[in-house]
Amino acid sequence: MIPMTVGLPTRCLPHTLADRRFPLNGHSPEFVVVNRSFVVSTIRDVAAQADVHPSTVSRVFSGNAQISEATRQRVMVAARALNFQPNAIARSLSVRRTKTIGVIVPHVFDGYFADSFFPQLMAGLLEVSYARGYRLLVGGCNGYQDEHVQALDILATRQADGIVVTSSRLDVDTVGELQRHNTSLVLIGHPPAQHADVAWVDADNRTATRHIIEYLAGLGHRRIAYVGGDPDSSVVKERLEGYHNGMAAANLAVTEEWIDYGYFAEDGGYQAVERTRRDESNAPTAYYAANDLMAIGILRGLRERGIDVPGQVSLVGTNDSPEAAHLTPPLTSLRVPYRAIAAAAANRLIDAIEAGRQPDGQELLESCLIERESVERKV
Amino acid sequence: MIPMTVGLPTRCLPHTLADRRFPLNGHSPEFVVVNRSFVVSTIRDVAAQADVHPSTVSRVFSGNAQISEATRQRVMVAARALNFQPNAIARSLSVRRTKTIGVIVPHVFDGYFADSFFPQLMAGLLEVSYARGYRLLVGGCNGYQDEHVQALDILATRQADGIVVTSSRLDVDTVGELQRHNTSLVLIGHPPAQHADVAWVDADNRTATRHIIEYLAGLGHRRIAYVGGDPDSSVVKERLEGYHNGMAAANLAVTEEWIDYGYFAEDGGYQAVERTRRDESNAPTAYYAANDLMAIGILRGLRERGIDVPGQVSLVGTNDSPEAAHLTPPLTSLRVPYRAIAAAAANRLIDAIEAGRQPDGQELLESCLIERESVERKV
DNA sequence: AAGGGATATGCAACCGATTGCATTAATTAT
DNA sequence: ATAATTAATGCAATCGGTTGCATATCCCTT
Repeated sequence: MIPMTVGLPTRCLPHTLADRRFPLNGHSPEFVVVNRSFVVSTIRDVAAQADVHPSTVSRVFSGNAQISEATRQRVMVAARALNFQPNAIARSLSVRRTKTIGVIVPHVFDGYFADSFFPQLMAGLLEVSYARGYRLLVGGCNGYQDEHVQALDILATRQADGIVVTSSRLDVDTVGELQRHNTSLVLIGHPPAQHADVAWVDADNRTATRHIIEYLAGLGHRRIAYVGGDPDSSVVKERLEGYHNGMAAANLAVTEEWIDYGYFAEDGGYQAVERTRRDESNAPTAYYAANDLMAIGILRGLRERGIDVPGQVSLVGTNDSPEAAHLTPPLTSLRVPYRAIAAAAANRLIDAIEAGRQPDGQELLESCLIERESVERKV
Repeated sequence: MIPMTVGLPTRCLPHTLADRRFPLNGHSPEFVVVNRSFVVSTIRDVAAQADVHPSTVSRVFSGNAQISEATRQRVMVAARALNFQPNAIARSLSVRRTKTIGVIVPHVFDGYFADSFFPQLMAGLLEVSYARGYRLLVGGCNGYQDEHVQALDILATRQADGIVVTSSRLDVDTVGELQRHNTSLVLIGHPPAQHADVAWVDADNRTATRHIIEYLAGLGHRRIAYVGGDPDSSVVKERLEGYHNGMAAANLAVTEEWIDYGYFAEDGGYQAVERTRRDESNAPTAYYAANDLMAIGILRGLRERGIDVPGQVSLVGTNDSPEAAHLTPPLTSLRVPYRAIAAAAANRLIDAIEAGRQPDGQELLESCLIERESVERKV
């Protein structure tokens, strides 16, 4: 693996530097050398130069047509001489295909970029787009409502051939709105029940969560807490179901106090500890957190109470974020295959686009547990 | 919004229409019932419905023209009835602007997504693109060579109005190639010397590194090691210069053994410890690492040797990655404002695009040191 | 040598908007 | 009331490719 040259990580607040800029003295535009620049020429220029009809040039460049070797050569020579590049926009207008797939990113949610979800998503999308000759049109959005406004806009204005949408808030009917417009979309995540027919791919959150509960139960834990994120999101609901299933399968009773929501934030996890341990004599001996950030908060809460992890209480996080391996103790975490999910979604979408039909079908991908040192058998 | 269900002269979705092109008068003769789905209509359909000329409809939608309130209303009503959305591709072809800026992402380098550089970059780019009404066209690339092939393609085929490029490998002349094509580009990172006039924005790596060395020297450290990434990358060279400057400013002698390269990898950091501590009596009492991953490796190497951080040796990382805060001890790290850099680059690019000139000017942004617990005064 | 089927190109009508210029209608000035 | 403006539209030529159909060549057969 080759390390990146540019790629130095970090986060820094936009405003930090916004006020301190150091303009260096650049050259003014007058110094720009124009004669070294390329002119843009059209298919007709080339045609004239090669003494053929524009349509012939078009055929030479679009490949799939019978062109005599002689003309092909003549056209290519002319094209090279004029530095011709076919205009993709014009082509798109004509063939009604852009070779582009759209994605909407809720860029205003800060956590969106902090998490490893976004990079993985992009990686998966990009991987297959690139391989299949597509590009990504990425648009921002400033909220759940705006998400489908933007998505719709991209599609309605024909800027992309299809779109993958990631949001699955149950209170905003993005999917319904989109479907009504008869557009090519595939969803990352589960759709709300009324749109079960939309194409989607997701992690099997329910099963994965159930397995974790069973795993903890198998280690002797009987009081297991569930700390979810935003209770309105479908992921969190699925996981909760899995939790209940797992508890039931292990024959364990569930107490209301053990179910809590940390809204995916570190502090949420911290507070969850407080709420779940009012009665220390009946407090959980294991926690499952729906992301690692909350797990970190839980860890802190536990530590403050002098509770040892994993000695006294076990802890499982989700997403296997970069920090998980470096915590004390190293955090056991559920790795969700976001990259593979995104890749599958892109493939599904492009398949449909190229077949000239609506995307369909559903796909569930398995997560896997990365075992580290935050879990221990309950004696 | 009521879905049109009956009796519209229809042009349907692209693929539906693909098999029946070239209707005689521009309208399909038959009437089709498209259940629940929206029909896509053109400016001419709206014009016909509202009994005005297509150009009038165009003017209504592009805003900046004198249209009587009466006609505007009529057009809007017709447009709504036909669910008209202007086709962005057609518009782009006509006005020669796509409202899109391109980015090329070397998606094959795994580390690219692991790092927080990429999300920060996207966040910054997206933030300003969104605010200014642009979208991002993201293309993959599978290597340094391919990067400018892709970039060039996006620009040459007019799919974007400009592009931001991130690579700054000194051995691949991306910038030169791009400049020769007279394209709108702004670089994130320093350009190689021969292209000093290209527009760019970057962190002031040299100064930041110098400050860190001075800071360590100020704490009494006299033997300070520099662990860089890929020696071929410009970032690393700048930092090295900063290191030398800092050492000189603090009146400290530099020993060859204290300068090492870990290629941005954890293991590279680990090995650097080995190489820099052959002679323990003259070994560094402080390390500066060009990313946190290497700092983690250094930490491990030191620990294996029974050397306490920060008790015996101090350590500063770079990028303030998510894991930095959670290490033991929490890592003091240089936070580089990638998000702000990307935002500045996007602004610079869009400014130029909208002014109809080439981007120019340069900008250096300050990094800031996040002090945690891996540094201590040398007694 | 004439007929027949392939091949290669040309023709021109699209794709769906934009916009300079001309024309008509509405206002204002004289 | 008429001339002079100005505001509101229509006209038609773009933007730069694509592609169904027609035509012209070519190569074989018989």
